[in-house]
Amino acid sequence: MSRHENTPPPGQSPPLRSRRPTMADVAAEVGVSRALVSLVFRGQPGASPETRERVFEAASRLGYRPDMAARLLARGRSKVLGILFTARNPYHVDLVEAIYPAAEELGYDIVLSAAVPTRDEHKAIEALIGHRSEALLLCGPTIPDEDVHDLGRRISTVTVGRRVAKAPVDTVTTSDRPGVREVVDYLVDLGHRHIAHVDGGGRPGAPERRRAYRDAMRSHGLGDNIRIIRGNHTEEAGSDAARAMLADDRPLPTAVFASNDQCAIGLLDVFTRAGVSVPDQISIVGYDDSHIAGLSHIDLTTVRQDVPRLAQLAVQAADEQLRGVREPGSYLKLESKLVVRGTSGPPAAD
Amino acid sequence: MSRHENTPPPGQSPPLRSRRPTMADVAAEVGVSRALVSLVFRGQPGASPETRERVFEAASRLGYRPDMAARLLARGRSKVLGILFTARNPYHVDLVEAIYPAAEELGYDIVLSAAVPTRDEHKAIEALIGHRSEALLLCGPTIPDEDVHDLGRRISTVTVGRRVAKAPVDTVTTSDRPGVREVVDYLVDLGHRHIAHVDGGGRPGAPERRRAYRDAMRSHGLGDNIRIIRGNHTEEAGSDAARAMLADDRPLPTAVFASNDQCAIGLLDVFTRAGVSVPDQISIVGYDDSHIAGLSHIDLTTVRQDVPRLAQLAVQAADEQLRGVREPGSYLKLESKLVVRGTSGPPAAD
DNA sequence: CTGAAAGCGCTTACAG
DNA sequence: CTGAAAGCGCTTACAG
Repeated sequence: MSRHENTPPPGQSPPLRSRRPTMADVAAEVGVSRALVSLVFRGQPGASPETRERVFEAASRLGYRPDMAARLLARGRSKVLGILFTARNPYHVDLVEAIYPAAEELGYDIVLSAAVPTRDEHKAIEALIGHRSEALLLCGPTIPDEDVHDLGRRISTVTVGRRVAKAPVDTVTTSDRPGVREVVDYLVDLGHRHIAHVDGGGRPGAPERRRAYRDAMRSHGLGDNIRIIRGNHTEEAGSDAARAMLADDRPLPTAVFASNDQCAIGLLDVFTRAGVSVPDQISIVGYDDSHIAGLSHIDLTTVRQDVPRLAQLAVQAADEQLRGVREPGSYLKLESKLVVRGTSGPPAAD
Repeated sequence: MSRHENTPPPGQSPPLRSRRPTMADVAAEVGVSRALVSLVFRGQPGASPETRERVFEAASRLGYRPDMAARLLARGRSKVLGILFTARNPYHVDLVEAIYPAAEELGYDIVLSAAVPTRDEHKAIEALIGHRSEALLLCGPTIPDEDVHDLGRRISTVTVGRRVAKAPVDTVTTSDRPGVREVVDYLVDLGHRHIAHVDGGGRPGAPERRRAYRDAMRSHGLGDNIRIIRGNHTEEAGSDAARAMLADDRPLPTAVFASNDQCAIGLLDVFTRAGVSVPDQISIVGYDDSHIAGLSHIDLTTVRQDVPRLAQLAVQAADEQLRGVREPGSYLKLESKLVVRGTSGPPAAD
């Protein structure tokens, strides 16, 4: 197996890239049964503390790691959660970071699959299933509704931030409406009247935020000032929107609410470089409070989604589906919270 | 297994979340042997085109996916490459994106493991080994040299962008010296004399780039103008450095070379917001040409690493180690290329 | 605690 | 192409 197999090890142990040690090797080393080693590694009762210690010691000396493929195959439940995320999306990265501890808490392993430009969500999902995921956690998936439906029929599935009505999947998300309302209220309180929105097109959450923006503007009697610029959830969309506003005949709005943080950062950059001072001449508000929003030089006012809690609820929902305690289809909405930072302030007096 | 097992399926096939179909189910459906199905799924010769077609058709109808755990266990070689990367690093994300096709080319599967704040590189690496990785591809790992050494003794390992002398691992990276030299030459040609460097501390590549900066400055007779600000590979480090320079008694340099793109972006943001115009008052140059550098609103002058080629060579090196065609320890250095964009220009005439 | 056994879903090699 | 068999490295259940 190893190219070094016929080269005698140079006196140390473990030998250089020797055959991967198995449970049997550890058992032999300690002088116990394989079953006992298995039990120790699974943290089951039945072994004395001293034996446990000796098993772990021998294992680390031999460089033994339980073989997941064998473990997964042998045990009835794989206890693997497959996570789909978009590698370039900082908010997804935050979710992934939060899912690790949440999954560990309930005894699940995690398998990641990244959707990247050359590898679409379908391929990424199939890879997760191939790796024995018992349930799928999809971070803001963009596959069509009917595919979410089919997936839910096939495997326990939880979507984060994307709701597909009547699909047999659980959904955890953040209530868009109150968060957006809070943004608009806040800006109006500061004195803004011309508040534009760069939307997220058809991305998860975007239609809801767009509608909520419209309604909030109307409720303040600002229906005539509604201004929606088509966008998506990338920095590029934000910068395009900013350039479009700068080129527009109409005066700039005094505030722009972006559909997510990345889009907001694109806006921020283009305005700042064009000499439009933020927040003095224009306020910018994002959505997500992903880790980049809080960086000191970005310092973006944004709507915080409770990522640790979303992650925890998503894992919990998957676990409940797997344990069969209820039918899939639950829909959990968390509260958001406006985080005021340096990119927003009162409009310039004119 | 499934909570729906005793609920009769509502007339469709496949039944709702039924037992995961196995190769035997597909074989039975088509009326062939399991061995034949196995053969078809592995793309081996020995089945007629019509049979292949029928197998695939039945498989997709049943929702069958080969079980990786079983496959990995059964075949002598797992043909799995484990990738360690830092989820928050855009350059790492680029590498991951490039590794997928490179691995597929040579018939390898990919398992990802993200180093995140709550899950260090050691844990991430152990997870990769547990998932049967035959070889490890480590993107800019920050674990100590001796750990890289030990890892190389234990399993075929390739580091990308990080060289550990004498460790039994292959390394693919970009030559730092010529790239840095090109940056300094370019800036000096533009007329810059006060070129500062925000370094990457001890991060992979950083010491080399720092030395190369020093040497390049000296070779232009600008040894007295060497100015190094301690940093790392994050936006935060760049913004801290920019604030430090703004607060400094000395005049601002006319150009800053950052240790990577993220750091450059931090610099860019703080200078721009402080009203220091880029590139009119200060030029900024990054390193990596990660996907964010090319975003229209960032438009960062930077040193391009040939990511697709790095990925390809890394996968190739892993494959060579696994096939035993040579001893580990190879060290491949690629050429870089200066990409001039909008953040650099001649210094202000004064 | 041990020890023998079955089984997870594949791959592989082989005789036909 | 088939069919029977062995084996990958575990887990699980069981008799002792």
